[in-house]
This record gives sequence, structure tokens and C-alpha cells, in this order.
Amino acid sequence: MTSPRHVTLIDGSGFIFRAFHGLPPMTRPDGTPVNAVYGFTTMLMKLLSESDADHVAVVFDTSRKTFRSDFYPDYKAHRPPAPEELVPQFPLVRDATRAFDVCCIEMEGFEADDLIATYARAAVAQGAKVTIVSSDKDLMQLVGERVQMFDPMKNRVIGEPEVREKFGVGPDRVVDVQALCGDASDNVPGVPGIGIKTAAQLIGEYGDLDTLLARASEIKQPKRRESLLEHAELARISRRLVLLRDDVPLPVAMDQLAVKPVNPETLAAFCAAQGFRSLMNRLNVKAPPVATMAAATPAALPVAPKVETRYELVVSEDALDRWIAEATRAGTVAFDTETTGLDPLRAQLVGVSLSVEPGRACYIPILHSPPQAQGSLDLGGGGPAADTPKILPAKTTLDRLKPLLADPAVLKIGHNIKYDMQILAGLGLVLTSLDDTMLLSYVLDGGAHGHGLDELCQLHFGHANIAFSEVCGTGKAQVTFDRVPLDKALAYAAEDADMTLRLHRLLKPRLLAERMVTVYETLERPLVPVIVEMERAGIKVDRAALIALSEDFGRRLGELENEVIALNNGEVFNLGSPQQLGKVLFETLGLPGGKKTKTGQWATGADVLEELAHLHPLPARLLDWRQISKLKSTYTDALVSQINPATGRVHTSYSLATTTTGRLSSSDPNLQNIPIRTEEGRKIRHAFVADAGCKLISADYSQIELRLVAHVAGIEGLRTAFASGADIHAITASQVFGVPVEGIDSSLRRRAKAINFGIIYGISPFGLAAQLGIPQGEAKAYIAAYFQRYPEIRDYMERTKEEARENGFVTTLFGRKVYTPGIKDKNGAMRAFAERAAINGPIQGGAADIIKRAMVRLPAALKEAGLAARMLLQVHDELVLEAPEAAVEPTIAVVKRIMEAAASLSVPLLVEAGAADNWGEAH
DNA sequence: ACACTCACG
DNA sequence: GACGTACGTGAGTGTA
Repeated sequence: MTSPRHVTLIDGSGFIFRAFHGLPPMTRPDGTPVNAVYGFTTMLMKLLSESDADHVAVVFDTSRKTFRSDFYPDYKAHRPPAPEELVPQFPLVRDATRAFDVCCIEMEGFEADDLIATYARAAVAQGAKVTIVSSDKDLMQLVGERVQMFDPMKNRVIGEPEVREKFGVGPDRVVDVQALCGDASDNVPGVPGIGIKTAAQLIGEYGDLDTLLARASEIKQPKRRESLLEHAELARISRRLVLLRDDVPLPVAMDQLAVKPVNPETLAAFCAAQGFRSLMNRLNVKAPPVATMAAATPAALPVAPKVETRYELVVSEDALDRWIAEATRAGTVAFDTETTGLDPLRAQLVGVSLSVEPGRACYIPILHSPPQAQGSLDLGGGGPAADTPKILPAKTTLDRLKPLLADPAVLKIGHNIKYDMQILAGLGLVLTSLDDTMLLSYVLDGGAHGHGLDELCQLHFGHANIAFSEVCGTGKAQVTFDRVPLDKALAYAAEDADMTLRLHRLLKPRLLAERMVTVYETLERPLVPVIVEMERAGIKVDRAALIALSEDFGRRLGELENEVIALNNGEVFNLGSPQQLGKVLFETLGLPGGKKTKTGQWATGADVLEELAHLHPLPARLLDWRQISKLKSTYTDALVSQINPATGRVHTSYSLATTTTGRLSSSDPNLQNIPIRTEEGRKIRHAFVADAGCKLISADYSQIELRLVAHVAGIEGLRTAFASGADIHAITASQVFGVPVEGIDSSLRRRAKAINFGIIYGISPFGLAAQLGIPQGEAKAYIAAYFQRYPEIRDYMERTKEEARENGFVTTLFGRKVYTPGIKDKNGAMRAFAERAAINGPIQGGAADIIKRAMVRLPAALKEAGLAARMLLQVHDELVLEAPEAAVEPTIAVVKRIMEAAASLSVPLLVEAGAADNWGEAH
């Protein structure tokens, strides 16, 4: 480890903005704007090739919230949000940095400038020379004997003379001048009436700011004197704002900044993915062929519904090569896989279809057995075997497809491409550069309709796709796709690829037009590979423990059943039948207070049975029976049967395009509703265990939805409550009921908690009354008291409802649309329902955005920290990871950091994390 | 296929 | 004054 001689620190965030505004718009073949990325990449390339620096880092801002905004909330507060076209470029610039194998440095709570100051000081202390690549005047205070700045856009070095020219004083007095003249763009106040010239003159005369302020009364000009005397404190605050911290703990050690040789292949892959062909030529690496941008850019107009179709069955090497070449030339190809089943871990790849222009597609069979001679049923013309052409060997096909799939310069479009990636991953094939028409539809029209391929084709093109059942049959007669005759397989599979391409041309241009680029590019698309890894990882369950639990539950069900039957005077009935139970309770036993459901049946829900429990012993027994029965059938029995024999783990499937709010959903099995609320249920959670030598880590956001309420609705009382870090429900109780926090008992706290939750759900007196078991009038009074104490919540609710009425949707803080159908329904109940959903939308959806962002960022952060931990599960506000036992502590630190920094709100985000051998104890 | 119930956030 | 309500999911069971 040699000490650095020349350290170059690049102000990444500053550069992005200047490049964005300074360069003409450029887009990638898929429509993503990349002009700032291009500018950054060329700058970095030039710098690395021309500079003699031996240590380099690119430093970024993380969020707006820094230690400065803590003591001066207006600091940089009135900056408009970044332009829509710039947002997707932020992560790409970091990708660019990594493609050069250069360190990205950022730290929550500090600006890039503070980190630069810190590294500069450390470098000088080690005897090195420092170059700061930036033109930001805020960094000029750092210039000195061994520190210079370089403006990469103007190709100009900034040393002491240049600083003097700008500020009229030397670098050591720059902060004093800035403190006086302020900075409108950063909201640094300064002293009113004093500009840069006067400031320089004053500092020149008095030496420094403190002396000037102390002797301000000596100033001759009356206005200037009064202003300085009156605003001395403002000047001191301003100095604190502009003075850079150079004592930040170094997030990355200096020696990590050492320049490494660039791997041309990594760099070429990155450039290819961005469509930077000229840069690849400069790199002297063989560029994967890419079509011209014009040819690859999707047509902006909807595709005519009726296009003549030409579908080709690919059974020769020539034809296969021709299709692959065409896809490569086009730079964009729709892609679909056909398999033997729905479970991607067990299904086998049967064939692949491709499409590069509407109406034209091919199907490449990979695993087709000739239709089995099904006795005498096969009566077709000349017999199937005779006209079944020979298909290419699977290995040939896969070997040829592999480079196409891995080629970052060719965009692969799929519909629910997660599934295809799973299938390919099972064969050791990697798919890079992807788009997903299901996710495009979801971000554009989530909540308006479903996002299945068939549904979308019907909706957008009035086209009915060939039904799967038509090809494979239904029920007992259903066959797997490998048994489908090739002509039918071609018609079905090629149509899917064709339609996927058409949908892409229709939907992708809408992203920019409807301002959904950010949601799609930063939350949805990058999540796909992350989810693929999670699903493939699965989670280990203790089979023996579940079986033992199941047996235990079975015994107790038998006992409870006997008791219930005895209580029904020995009259046998099916405990699982709500209909029979209703008759027993309200007819045979004649218990009072029966309610009917909307279909006229006796209602027998848990709330009803709890009411009845004090009149008769049977309902309580039945509640116990129901609980155990649910646990046994839905969890212990079902989970055991879901264990994948090959991995010994359960692999859920996450749906990315199901919910109306942006949440994920989990199925087959659903691992987002594993019991926890009751003692018996928790035992099931204990059966989710870590692999040998590992621990499970559970990290969950504390009160994320309520924090979002405080932030989105701007509720001052809640914000300060969260900032204090104390028990939020107790504080709410104290504020709403007017009792000091020490006087809050569990009952008051429980009521406050129910109101807090009610707010999230779009509160109503009826709902709150039902939740708390109190009269509606009382609930109404609570709500009134809450509104009184937190008046901003009422504005938020009205504002949100109005937004929904105006647009038909509401939006989350990341810009996701949540549709609110029924908001103008003439039926009052329907409308009220839509209104509550509208109020809930930005809250639940915002929380979903935040955890998605954390999930997208986490894998790289773990990798960067050299940690082998992997994400296994997401449960809306919780992430479950598996980590080697020895690495638990550092893993928790990274997970916490990434999750808490996933959004910067006006309230802190808090993540609580624990580790144990099983999920029950880790939580 | 639908209703009901209940597991989770 | 009555309507029917907490928001978002998925799964198992019974019934038609």
C-alpha cells in the first residue's frame, strides 16, 4: 500500500447537472434520456487517460437532507425537483463510474462537497496533490498550495489567482465573503444589501468576518452599518452553511481509491447498453453491432390492429442465425418462452419465440416430443409423426441464443419477463437489458385494469389471442406444451412475441408523455432481476417441525370438534361450514343477535362469535377450532407440500403488477401472510430457518405509513413527535386527549393507535367504532379531537379527494399513479369507498415505492461491502435476508443504511433489525 | 365460480 | 335520515 501522490476528486452530482443542461438531448434506443450520462462518461474517460492521478473517486450527494438543513431548514429548500429526463440518469452515472472501476462515494447527511473537503484534507495530510474536478464556487474555499480545481466543461484550471478573481479575496477568506453576500440558489441568506464586491471590500478591510461584525459600528455608510448590525447572526448562520466540513468519517478508505486498470469489456458492455457507439470505437474494442438509433426507436403511433401476420417455424441453423442477426441488427427484440408448467423452478423450456417487427415472428422449438400415440384418438390426416419436422438440437439453439440474450446492446422485451428470466437462469443463461410490457402497462394504467397479455391485446388492439386452453386443452385432458403439435405451437407462441412487440411500441412512448419514466426506470424495471434472485433463493423451512406442528394441531382439532359437538347436544355438523354453524347458533341453540350477510346467510365471522362468547361456551371453542384449522390447512400442511425437492426450500412467486397501490403480492405460497399475531401462529414463523452457518436477518421500517402521513400531509405535530423518537401512539394519545405522556395508560394508547391507523385507511366514525368497540358518537368525537390537534390532516384528505376527482388517480411521492375508479360514482357508498382508497393510495403506495427503492439498491451495496448476504423475502415494510453468521453485524449495518436512505422525508425513516436462527426470533 | 372466513402489512 | 364502510392482499373450504 503506497501513499497517494495525486488524488482526483470528481464532483459527480455537480457534473450531472451541468452536463444535462449543457449537452443536447440524447436518448437510448429504448427512449431513456442519456445526455448527462454521455457527458459524464466522456469526461471520465478523458480524465483517466490524461491525468497522472493515482487515486480517483467520484463523489455524489445522496439526498437533500443534510446536517445543514437540520439547523437551517430553508437551506437549498426551494430548489425545483430534478427534471424528469434527468432522474433516470442518476443511477446510470453511478453505473458508468463502476464501469470504469472507479469508486462512488456518498454519505447520508452530508453533501458531496463535505466529502470532497474531507478527502482533500486527508490527501494533503498524506503529502499528496489534489485535483477537484468541479466548477462549483462553494468548493473554492478548498483551493490551496496543494489543492487545485479543474472545470471539466471549460477545460480550465482554478487556482488561487482564479479564486481571487472570483471572490476578491484568497481561498482562506472565501467563506467569510460568501457569508456576507449569501447565495440565492442555495438559499444562503447572507446580509441584505451586501453583494460580492462589497463583501470582498469589507473583508479586505477588516481581515475576517468576526472582526468585521465586532467592529460593524465603525462603518461609515449608515445603511450598510445598520444592516450588518441587525443581521450579524444571519451572517454567522450563513458562514456555517457555506463552510465545508472536512471531518466526515471516511466512508471508503483512501487506499480504495487507487486507480485500477480499466476492463475494456466491462466498459464496452456499459457503452453498448447506452448506445454510445462512438465511445466504443475510441476504446478499440469490438463493438456489438447495434442498429441506428432511428431504426431502434419504437414507433410513437399505435400499431394498426390488423396487421398481416407471417410466422415462421425455425428448424434450421440458417434460419436461426438469420433471426438472431436480425434481432441484433434491430437492437430490440420481443421474446417469449414456452415451458412445461407454471412453476419456473420445475418447468422445462420447450421453445422460444422472437419478433422484431409487428406481424412477423418466429418460434424455435427446443423440446417437443411428437404427440404421443394416444390409442386410436390420433386420427388426423397422414399421422403426426410423418409431418413433424425434425427440430434443432437443444444445445445448438441455446448456444446460439446465449450471446443474444446476454448482449446489453439488444433490448429484450418480454411480457412478465421475470418468468422467462427464471427459466433461463435455470439453464445458466443470463438475460441483460430488458423491458417488460406488463410492467409498462402497470405503471401507466395500474388499477385501471389487469395487465395480462391477453387482456391487454383485447383492450388495446381488439384482438383475441389464441387461448392457451385451445392449444393445450383443459382439465384432465390438458397436456403440457411440449406435446403440442408444432404448427399449433407456432401459431400460439409466435403470436405472443408479436403481440408483446406491438404492446411495447404502444406503451413505451407513453412513459415520457405521462411522466412515468422515473417510476418505471428506477423502481420497476431494475426490480425484476432482484426479484428473480429472491425467488430463486427461496427460504428454508424446517419440515420436521412443521409436520410435528401439523400433528399437534390435528389432535387439538379433534378434541375441539368433540367439545363443540357435545355443546350442540351431540348433534353432528361440519364445523367448517358457516352455513351449518349459523343454523346451529341462531336456530338450534336460539342465540340472540344474529346478523345476516348480504346474501342472506347467517354471519358467523370472528366479531360475531366473540359477541356470542359470553352467552354460550360453543362460540369460543369454535373460534379456537377455526384458528387451529386455518393454521393447519393454510400453513403447516400446505407449506410442507410446497417445499421444492431439489432445493429443500420454499420459493414464493412475487407479482409485480397486481396491486392497485404499487405493493408486491406473494403467492404459491403466499409468504407475506405467515402468522405472527398469535402465540400459536408464531410457531409457524419459527419453522422458517436459516441455512447452516447462516442467520436470518429481519429488517423492518418502523411506522413507515404513519411517517408518510406526517410527511405527505405536512402534519407538524406528528413530525415533531417522530423527530423526538418516542412512542408515537403514546404521544398522539397525549396530544389528542390532552393528558401528559406519563399519564397515558394502555387504553388511551390503544385508542390513539386505532385512530392513527384509521387515518391511514381514510377514517370513518363507523369503522373506528367497530375497531374499538365503542359507540359511533364517541368515535366521532375522537376523530374531531384528532382533526383539532392535527388540522393539516383534514386539508390533506380534502386535497387528495379533489385530486382523485380531477384526474381519476392520485400520486405517490415518487410519482406513481394510483387509480381511484368510482370516485365520481352516483352511489354514495361506492364514492366513499373510492375516497378512502384515494386517501390511502399515496400512503400505502409511497411506502411501497420506498421499500422497492431500497431493494433495488441493496444488492450492489452488499456487494460493494463484500458481504455475501442475500435477500429472501419482502413483506411490505420488512426485508428478510440470509447472511453468513460471521457477517451478520456488518450486513445489518448496510441494510439499515440503505433502507433508511431510500427516501428523504421531513421525518426520519427508522429501520429496526434483528438476527436469529429463525424468522420468528429475528423479527 | 362465488361467498365466507381469516392469515398478513 | 339511510346507505354500508375501515386500506391493500392470497388461500382454503363449502356450496351451488
